[in-house]
Amino acid sequence: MPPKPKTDAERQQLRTLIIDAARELFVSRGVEAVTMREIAKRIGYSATSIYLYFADKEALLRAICDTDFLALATSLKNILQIAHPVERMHALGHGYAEFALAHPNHYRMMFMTERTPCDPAESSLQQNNAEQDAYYQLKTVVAEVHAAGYFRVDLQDVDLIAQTIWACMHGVCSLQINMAEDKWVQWSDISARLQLMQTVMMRGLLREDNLKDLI
Amino acid sequence: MPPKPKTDAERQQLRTLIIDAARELFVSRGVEAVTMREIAKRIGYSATSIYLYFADKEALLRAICDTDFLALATSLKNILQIAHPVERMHALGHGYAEFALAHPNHYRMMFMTERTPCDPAESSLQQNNAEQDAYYQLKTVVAEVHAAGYFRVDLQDVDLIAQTIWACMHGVCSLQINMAEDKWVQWSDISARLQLMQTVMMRGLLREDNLKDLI
DNA sequence: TCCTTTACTTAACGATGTTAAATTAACGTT
DNA sequence: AACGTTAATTTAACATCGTTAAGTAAAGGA
Repeated sequence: MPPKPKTDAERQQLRTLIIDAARELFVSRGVEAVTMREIAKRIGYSATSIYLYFADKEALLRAICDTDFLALATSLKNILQIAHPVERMHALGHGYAEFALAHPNHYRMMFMTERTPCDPAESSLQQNNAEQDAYYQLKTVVAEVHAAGYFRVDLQDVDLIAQTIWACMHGVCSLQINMAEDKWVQWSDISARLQLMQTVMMRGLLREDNLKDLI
Repeated sequence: MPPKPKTDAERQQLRTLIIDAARELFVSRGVEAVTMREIAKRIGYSATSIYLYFADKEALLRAICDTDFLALATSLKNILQIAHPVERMHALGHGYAEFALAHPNHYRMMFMTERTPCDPAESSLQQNNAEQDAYYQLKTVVAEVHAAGYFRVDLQDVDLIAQTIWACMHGVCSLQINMAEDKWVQWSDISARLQLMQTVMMRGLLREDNLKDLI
């Protein structure tokens, strides 16, 4: 039934209806395996209707990722209230991995799928907003640990440190998501791999005299 | 021109002709973007001929990955002759990253693309062969470093250590390959990220009294 | 000479992302 | 109150994809 006028709010509502249906399908069966027709059927519209709200499948994926980036930042928000900066940094890594492993297909969409690079100018999220930008959360915590003098003296580049921490956690999570079923490798428990990575990372980054108290 | 008899050698030759053509295309434009018809045209056959040599696109991809896994192991082979085990381990990480960043699309195919898990029984490569199995190379070196007593005393599980080292290097490389163009993050130089990761990793894994000599 | 087998090609199928052409209903104007 | 305009949606259609079925041509054996 195609009637006529649609307020901005109604348009937005249908937009998020599409996003939610698409995410659910993408997440349960992978982006490539899900068809536009299927997404549409799920919400009782025809496939072409989706193109009235998103330019193409890629744009839809982008919009979904945006809401997932927000979900990640939201799920990490509480951790930022931990008092001790080093503990905070440790917990942030743990929370990140928890999100990745609890939502592997979200994570795959966000960080492992080839897609046109994300431009902050076109995103619905605010960069450098502690409520919305998980990378900013990490960078902030790293800066605080640095300011409190916990890092080894030769570590001074906050961005570089943050990106290395990210790479540590991403390495464990993405290998787990993509290769855990691979029979070539006799995988250790994922929790043991995560814990060792955190230990190695902390030992590698922090001054020795802090370590015994903190880990 | 469809004549008749084809020796085993000739069949094998055409097989590798397909593999080479497919790899070149996959690597230059990504697996999903390349069509079977295009691969076939490249070698002057019709698309359906490929199916006489490979069950489907996935099987072709698998065969390509096999030869790339061999290429990785081969490119790391010389490193194993470095005398000092810790240096050897360090160089292996560096060589791994060098391979990943020199052949990003190979690397993506091998370790970042969703595919049915690799079963050693069906692979053309020999598991636990130092000439063919890069993971075995890593595990061996880790075992040697462990045997020589360089690891911190609480690190005793060789597989777990090897998988953590792999995750460290994979984290840097895969983030670089998938996210380097992303404008959300102000990326540091990849060489700086790699070097810091190696330093953090070594400091995190090795006993303190070895560090000053080795890094 | 003919018939089988082999290597390959052409035709065709169902499905996909996407676009162009209807269709349907509400609104503003007269 | 009738009507044309416009917006929301659908149906048809296109080009292309991976893949399968059906055909074709040539070499070898009888």
